[in-house]
Amino acid sequence: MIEYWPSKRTSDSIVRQNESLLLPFETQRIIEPFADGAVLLRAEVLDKAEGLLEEVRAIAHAAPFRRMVTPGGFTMSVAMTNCGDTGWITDRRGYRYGAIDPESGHQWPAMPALFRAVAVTAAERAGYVGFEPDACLINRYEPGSRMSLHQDKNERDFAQPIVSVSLGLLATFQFGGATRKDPVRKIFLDHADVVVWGGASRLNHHGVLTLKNGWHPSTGRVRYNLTFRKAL
DNA sequence: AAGTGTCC
DNA sequence: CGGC
Repeated sequence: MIEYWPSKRTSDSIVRQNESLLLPFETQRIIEPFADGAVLLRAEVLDKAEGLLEEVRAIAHAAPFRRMVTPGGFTMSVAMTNCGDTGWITDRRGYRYGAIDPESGHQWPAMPALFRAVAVTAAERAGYVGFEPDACLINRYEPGSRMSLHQDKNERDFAQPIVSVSLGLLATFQFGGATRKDPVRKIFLDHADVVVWGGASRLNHHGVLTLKNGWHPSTGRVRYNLTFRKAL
C-alpha cells in the first residue's frame, strides 16, 4: 500500500487565512507567526530541497545516521547525525555538544554552504538578524518514529534562535510552552517548510507525533529534519 | 541529572 | 493524556 502526499503543496485554506501575510505572489510562500517569537515559513526552501538532500546524503556517508541512547537507557526511534563545528549527542552519560563523532572518532562533516545560507536566510526572514549556526543536527524519521516533548537547552546562548527545516514526509509538529504541561499547538510540517523560534519562545517545549506511513517522491519513506543551532 | 522516552 |  503506497500513499502519496502532498498532492497539493499549500492548502487553499491556509492561503486564505493568511492573505495579509502573503509574500510576493510569484514565490507562493507564506509567513505564519504562530507563537511569540516563532514563525512558520511555508515552502521556504522548495527550490533548494534537492540540493539540501544531496548534502544530507554526503554527510550521512561520512557520519552515518545512528539511533542514540538517552541517559535513561532508551534507544531513540529517530536516527541522527550532525554537521558543523559541533554536534548534539546523547548517550548514557548525558546530552551534550561535541566536536567529535563518537562513532568514528573524527570531526563531524563541515556544514555545507547551502545549509548555512538556508538557515541564515530563514532566520532573517523570521526577524533574527545575525544568526550564525555552528551546528546542524540532522534527524531521520521513518514511519513509527517520534520525538517526545522537550526543550532545546544544551546551547549556551538562548538569545540565538532555532531554525528547523523539514524535508520529505509530512509530520505533525507540536509546539508548547515554557513548561511541559502547557497546551501544545499542532502544526503540520510539509516538505520544504521551515520553522524558526527564538525570543520569548526559545525554550518552549516541542516534539513530533509518531510519523504516519507514506511515500514522498524526494525522500521515499523518510522525513529529514535539519535543526540549526548556535551551540557554542 | 536526564522527560530528545520503538516511555507506560 | 498525564506522569515519572
